[in-house]
Amino acid sequence: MAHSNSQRGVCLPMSERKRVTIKDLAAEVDVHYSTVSRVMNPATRHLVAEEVATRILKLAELRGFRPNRIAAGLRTQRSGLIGVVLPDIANPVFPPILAGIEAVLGRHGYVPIVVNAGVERARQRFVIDQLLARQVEGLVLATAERDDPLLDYCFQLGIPVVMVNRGEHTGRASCVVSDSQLAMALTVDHLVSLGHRSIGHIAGPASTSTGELRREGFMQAVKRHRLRRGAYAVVEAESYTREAGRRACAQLFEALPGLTAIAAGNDLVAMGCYDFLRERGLRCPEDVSVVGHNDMPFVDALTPPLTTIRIPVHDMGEQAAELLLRRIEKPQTATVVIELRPELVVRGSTGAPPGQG
Amino acid sequence: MAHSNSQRGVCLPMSERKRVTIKDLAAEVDVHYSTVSRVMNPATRHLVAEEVATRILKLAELRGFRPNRIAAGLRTQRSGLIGVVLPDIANPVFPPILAGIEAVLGRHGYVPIVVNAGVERARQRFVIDQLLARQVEGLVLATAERDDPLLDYCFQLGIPVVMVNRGEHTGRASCVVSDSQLAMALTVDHLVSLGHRSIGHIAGPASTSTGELRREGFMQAVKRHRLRRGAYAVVEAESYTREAGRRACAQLFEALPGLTAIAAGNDLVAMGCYDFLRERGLRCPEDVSVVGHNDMPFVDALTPPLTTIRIPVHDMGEQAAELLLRRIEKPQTATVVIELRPELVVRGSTGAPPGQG
DNA sequence: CTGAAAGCGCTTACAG
DNA sequence: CTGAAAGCGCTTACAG
Repeated sequence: MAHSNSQRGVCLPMSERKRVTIKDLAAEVDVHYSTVSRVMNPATRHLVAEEVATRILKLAELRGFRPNRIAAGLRTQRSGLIGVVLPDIANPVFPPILAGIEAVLGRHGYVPIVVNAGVERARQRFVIDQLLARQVEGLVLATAERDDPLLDYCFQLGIPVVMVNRGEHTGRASCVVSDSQLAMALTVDHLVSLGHRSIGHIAGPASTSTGELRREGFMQAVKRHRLRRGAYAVVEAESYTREAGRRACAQLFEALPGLTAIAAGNDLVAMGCYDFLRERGLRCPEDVSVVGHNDMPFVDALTPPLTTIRIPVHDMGEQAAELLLRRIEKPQTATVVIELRPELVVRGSTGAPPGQG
Repeated sequence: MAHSNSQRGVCLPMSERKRVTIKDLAAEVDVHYSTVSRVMNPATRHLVAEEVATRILKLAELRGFRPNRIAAGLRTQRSGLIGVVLPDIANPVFPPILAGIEAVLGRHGYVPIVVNAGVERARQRFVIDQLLARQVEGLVLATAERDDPLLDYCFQLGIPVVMVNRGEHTGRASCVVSDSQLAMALTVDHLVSLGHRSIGHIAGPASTSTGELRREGFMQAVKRHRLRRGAYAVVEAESYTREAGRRACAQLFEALPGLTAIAAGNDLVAMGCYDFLRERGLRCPEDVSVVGHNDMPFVDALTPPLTTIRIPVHDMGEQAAELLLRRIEKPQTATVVIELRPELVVRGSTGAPPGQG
């Protein structure tokens, strides 16, 4: 029954045609299949007579031969697969990072397996196990929180790991991040130069490296400018979301009633600030200036267009992939932290403080 | 030299520890490795004595054994890999689709390989070849244009394919799309009910199924409402981008000077309309109403918040993955077109036409 | 219930 | 320059 339509002589639909293998080719050219294998690999091609090689290559082309990378990988112990673990692909920061990763990987003959790991521990482990069962040669983690147990799990398993976007401080893995300290310096400098003297910061969750580092950066900048206590305040958003930003913004106004400028932990948080200001009937930037972080797509189309920090997301992906590949080649390579240079993009959400225009 | 740090007795870093295989386990429990194999597979586990099975399972746990899916796949001819081909991961429509795909795949023990195929023919073929070399069992294509040669290539190769977001009309592949006709009916009905009698449509590129179908849907809706010729117009945007939308919007005003409402091909195009209206000093929605399509993230934060069509992106991904999986199981399954139900989300960019408020 | 064997599609020393 | 063989880590008829 199952074979009712595969009688001899009937042309099978392509989907049922057997994939062609080196053995098929070898039989047809009448050489041993190891010779075919040598020809298919550019690095060993020179080992076989040119005439034979061209004959094989031509036939391979004709038959649409495609070497089975998976079989090769089994033999060579290299799958050519890299796992990319994201907390949430729908977060607009990740797609460009992923694009950067994929670009570099492709150039080196690798291919990414992308998974959404979410936030639950159990799911994260499951996903990593899936990846490992597929023999991924390394992992790019964009999920990591400070002291992330997932990281411990990876190290325990002995798989090469690099972190992107968020960092970690134990030095066990290389990280590619944007320079948060510089970013916050740019932000605060900009605000101060506009005349602001009462500035609040809505920090991201302290469990993330970005949350912590941006907060530190803010504090340093504020001290460098000798803002006195009472001229600045920091509150923490529960998460990097618009809604958490809105709530944190409310708290910030309680902590620092006279504030004229807000450095938001990221653009989503900044959007939450917009929401809050609108509710309160406060105008941006006339009453309160807002600076975001990330330069997400389309924040230039908000009203007002958001002044924010642009982080080189695509680059981050590329660098992370390169670091990982290097580490796979040479496992002894020292871990490094690559800090990429962010830049301030001034748009319409920042201006002089009220009464100073 | 290369082995200088792997002398006997020295504890190797984890990363150099050999992966444990069924043979290792078998040797330790003193059974044949085929027995271990049977135990590891839930479907054949009942074939072995319970006592033996538990002993093996326990050891596997202890040694952190993870069956090599790739080796298994080589033997069973099933890689458990699905290729997902996107035109551009950075386009906000795709991440949720991808999330939907991945969710279903994961539930069935599959894992996605995601690639950005871009728009160049050569790159697209290269990318598909890469995927095929990895023995992907099927492909989800989100790239497809009408009469896409890439599709021909896939069929020629005989690989199961399903299309998502964009469709194709030859019936060779199943498609999962949003119902464009309904979407445009909702859009035009909404506009007409607000009192608009002069409505323009900025169509997406005719080379995409969405561009063509939405245009047709617009025409049908307009005729159903018996709008006379001269009361509507259609222009085509060169691409689904903000800038192309801005240019097309300018053309639209030339084609239909008295227009009071625009049905944009998608949200990016709608943003281009916002840009154009602002340039011209026209207010939205007081002077001109605008409806988008897709309900991209954060279009609710634009000024005015964009009235648009929400398409069930996550669902589309899920359905596409399910269809593909079904087709892989039963290649003879008829191809289907699944049209998902979009809905109108009314926000601030639509209102009564001027002089009728 | 368990073992022994063949084989998935490759790569790569080892001979010749 | 080419062939023959072993083996990567599994699965699965086939015996017993």
